[in-house]
Amino acid sequence: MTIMTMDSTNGAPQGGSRREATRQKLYEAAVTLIAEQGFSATTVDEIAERAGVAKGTVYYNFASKSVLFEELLRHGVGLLTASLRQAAERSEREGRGRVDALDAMVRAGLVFIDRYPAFTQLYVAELWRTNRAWQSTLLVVRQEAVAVVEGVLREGVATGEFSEEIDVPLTAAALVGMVLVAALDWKSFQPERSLDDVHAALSRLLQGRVSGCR
Amino acid sequence: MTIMTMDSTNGAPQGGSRREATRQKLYEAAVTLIAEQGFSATTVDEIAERAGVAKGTVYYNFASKSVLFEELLRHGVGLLTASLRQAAERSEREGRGRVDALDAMVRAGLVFIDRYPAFTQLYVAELWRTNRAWQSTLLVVRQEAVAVVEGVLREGVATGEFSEEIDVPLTAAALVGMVLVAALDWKSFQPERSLDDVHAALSRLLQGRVSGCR
DNA sequence: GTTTTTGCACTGACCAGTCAGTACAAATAG
DNA sequence: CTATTTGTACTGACTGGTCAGTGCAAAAAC
Repeated sequence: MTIMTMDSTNGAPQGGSRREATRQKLYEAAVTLIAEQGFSATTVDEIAERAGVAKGTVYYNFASKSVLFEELLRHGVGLLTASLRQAAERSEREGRGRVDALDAMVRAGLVFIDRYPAFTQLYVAELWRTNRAWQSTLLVVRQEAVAVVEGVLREGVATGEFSEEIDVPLTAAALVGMVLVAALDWKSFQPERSLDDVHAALSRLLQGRVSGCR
Repeated sequence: MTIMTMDSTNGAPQGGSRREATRQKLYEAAVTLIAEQGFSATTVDEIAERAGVAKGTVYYNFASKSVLFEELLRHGVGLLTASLRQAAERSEREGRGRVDALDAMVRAGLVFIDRYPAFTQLYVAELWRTNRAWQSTLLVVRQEAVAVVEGVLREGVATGEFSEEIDVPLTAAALVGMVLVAALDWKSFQPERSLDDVHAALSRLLQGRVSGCR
């Protein structure tokens, strides 16, 4: 399972492309192991073994276990926000309303989780922890993702598509949570269902077609 | 913060009430520490220290670190389901509809999380992990909680209050997720808000008053 | 010839779980 | 009433193992 494709972490040109490939293998190994067992329960030896490299290579490429993890986090959330933003923009370019944009983002979220379930698992598990080294990284990264949803909500309120009484930050968080948890449940407890199926159920909930609408 | 009150673990009479008090202290110490740091990163020494007992006492009262954790989980989720069920029943007894029952459960969920934030944090962080000893415990316990919501949804569909096209298990999971994540966000990122405030925002989302209703 | 990776032995901190022993109250015996 | 035993709850030093991170020489890779 390919976890993520590298574009650029820093301004480094290519050339050292072999290194990038090694890093990639390490990310992939780490993300599944940490998702399954948690950060502390996962050993560097395990990560190296699963990636098929020597332990020394891990430390040649990353300063420490937690630095490896932080870079993993940053990268993964980068992919998610890019995907969300793209979905919202595409919907907008096509001239649909904000409701459709929201729906497109729900779908983009599901597609992401479908492709990178381990990353999602790990993200949820670590997000609300306090007292951890990467807490600040995580906070920034969360804000970026939620901000995309907030943006669409705010625009919708401005254009009158959404009710003015909605609480933008809280509603955005709730929406993200809804998709996250529903998708994780889908993957863990009823993996046979199709993405469209899950998307349809969430759309219905989102558009208030559950409780009838008054 | 009182985490939970004991009733009976086995058929033991009272008399050994001192033991119960110690267990209680250990639960409370463990729940916050594990919520903050995760299971593996939390040491038994830390738990003992925060509880104000010697390490040996932990092992006098629990077979192992993970048994302590499992009992903690079971107890906590027991409290949550009881509270959800009670909310649904109360609403039903008062002859309100299923929409109100759902709303009452959302509120009950928020009240629970407000009272036991650490437990909720810990629960979410561990729920989707695989390959862990307490995986089965967690699964059973999750099903119990979600089942309460599913029950109300199913009744609502039967009485025609909810659309027949809703996907009961998935919608139940999404609702639970929505409340869980919104509440954790509330506690972590905007703790100054009132419960009523958060409840109102979620109610609106639940009743489709966000996207206007068509 | 420079960069990257390998393989492997090693260290030192940390930690789950153990165990011999303490404290003390309540029961039993003398 | 005093002495002894028994059971329960707890203590904290100790052990055996685990694991992040190091050091380094030699091999690939480019």
